[in-house]
Amino acid sequence: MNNISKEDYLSVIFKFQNRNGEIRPKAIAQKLQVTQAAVTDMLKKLAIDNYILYEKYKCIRLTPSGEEFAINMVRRHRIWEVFLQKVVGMPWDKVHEEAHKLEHSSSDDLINRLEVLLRYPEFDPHGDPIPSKEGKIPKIKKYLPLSDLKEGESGTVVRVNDFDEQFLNYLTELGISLYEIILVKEKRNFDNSLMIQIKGKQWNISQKLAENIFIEIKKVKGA
Amino acid sequence: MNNISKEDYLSVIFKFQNRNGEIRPKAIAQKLQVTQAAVTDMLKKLAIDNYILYEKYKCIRLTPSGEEFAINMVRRHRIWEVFLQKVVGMPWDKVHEEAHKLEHSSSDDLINRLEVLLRYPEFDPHGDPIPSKEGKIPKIKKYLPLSDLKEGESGTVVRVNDFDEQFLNYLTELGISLYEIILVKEKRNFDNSLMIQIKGKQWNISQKLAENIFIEIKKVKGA
DNA sequence: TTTATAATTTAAGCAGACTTAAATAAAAAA
DNA sequence: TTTTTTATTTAAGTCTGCTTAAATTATAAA
Ligand SMILES: [Mn+2]
Ligand SMILES: [Mn+2]
Ligand SMILES: [Mn+2]
Ligand SMILES: [Mn+2]
Repeated sequence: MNNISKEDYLSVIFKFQNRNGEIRPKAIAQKLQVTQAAVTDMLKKLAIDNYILYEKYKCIRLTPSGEEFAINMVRRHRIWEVFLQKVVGMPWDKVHEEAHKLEHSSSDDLINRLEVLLRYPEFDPHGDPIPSKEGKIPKIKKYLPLSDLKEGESGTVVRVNDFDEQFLNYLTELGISLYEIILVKEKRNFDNSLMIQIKGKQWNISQKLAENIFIEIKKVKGA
Repeated sequence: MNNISKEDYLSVIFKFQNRNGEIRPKAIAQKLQVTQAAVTDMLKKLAIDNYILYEKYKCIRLTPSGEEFAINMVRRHRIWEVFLQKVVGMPWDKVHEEAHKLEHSSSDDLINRLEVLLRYPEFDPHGDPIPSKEGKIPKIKKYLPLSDLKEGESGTVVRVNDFDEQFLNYLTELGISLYEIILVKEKRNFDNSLMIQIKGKQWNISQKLAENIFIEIKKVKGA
């Protein structure tokens, strides 16, 4: 297989399946910015190629070969992201888009060489795990969206969603990056907005924002 | 413009135009491994986009905008090649193919960052000059194909053709790399094959091979 | 100059990844 | 359960970059 579109469809299916357990055509369409009709079309082709199991109106599932393929794409993407941040010095809000192009245009040999150069990184700049050459995915500690924390709870940022450049840029302004500690000072019930403390400074953030930041909780004083 | 094929056509036109002064559809077709009909087709599109001047049966010429575009593609390609060799440690016979994919999938920002990382290299691993961001192409000293040297002449390898992996691999076996010195010990008239000396060792090479190695001559003893 | 060969272009058509509009099935609301 | 809304699929068609086969022009040979 030789095809950027198919690679993207499979990556998206894999990621959804992994996080939400299932995936529907509408979600794929939204993520890839195509019409739902285009998705139906491609699903049929992926089924013929034996990358997915697909019965119309029923759910979509990767076959072992589809999963292997998708994991490799995710691996490529995330290794490029680490490379772009660590070696090239690109900021974390730019690496996703760039990696999304590069992931389709490199040999496995190059990816493996980059992995060595980077000393086998386990996580990408946004905290997502990097599958090994053999397809093993590093285990992550349990985490919650920041929006689920209660007043007085605190924890470490272990992952952020990586798909919105503006969002990541804003996080940087707030001083939020991986492995920083965040404390929830206040939580307002009427809109679920939060007052958080990070590096001694306090900020008000919306629920929407908090839903895209993931925290490994440490219960602390007075919880 | 957003298109791998068009990028390749423009690169090829530029390179031919630069080396041979002119370019014909047949040569493009051979280089890109497509039919001549496909070339005619694309030439029309490139003319509409104002990248080339094209009248049928007459010669093909890049417009200023086409030239600018092509130079940028060549720049991308060659910066990737240097990167792959110097940073990733990929052998020189592998970098061309890999760079050929990457060149279509990176932002100008990434290319510029790589250039800085590599400290503004002027030549790629095969001795081809790397255009600057502004489109300036480093001047190369005059060189000749090794096949043009006469018995007793010697010189430095300053460029090799980069498009055949096997060829480059074989050069490596012979110990031929950039900046090595080659001496022509014998030249046989009937087939123009050469006996050359490099690093103290002697080898017989065909005319074909010698035509793809480029030498900056130093006239030495008894010339 | 005429004839043969080679290069180039035109014509018709295909495959992939899309689109819009219409039809159908599933899910949610009444 | 019936109705309404939403999700999904089908149908028909577009656009791009190719293909093969046939026609045309240019070049080389006689
Ligand atoms: Mn990413
Ligand atoms: Mn990421
Ligand atoms: Mn090259
Ligand atoms: Mn090169």
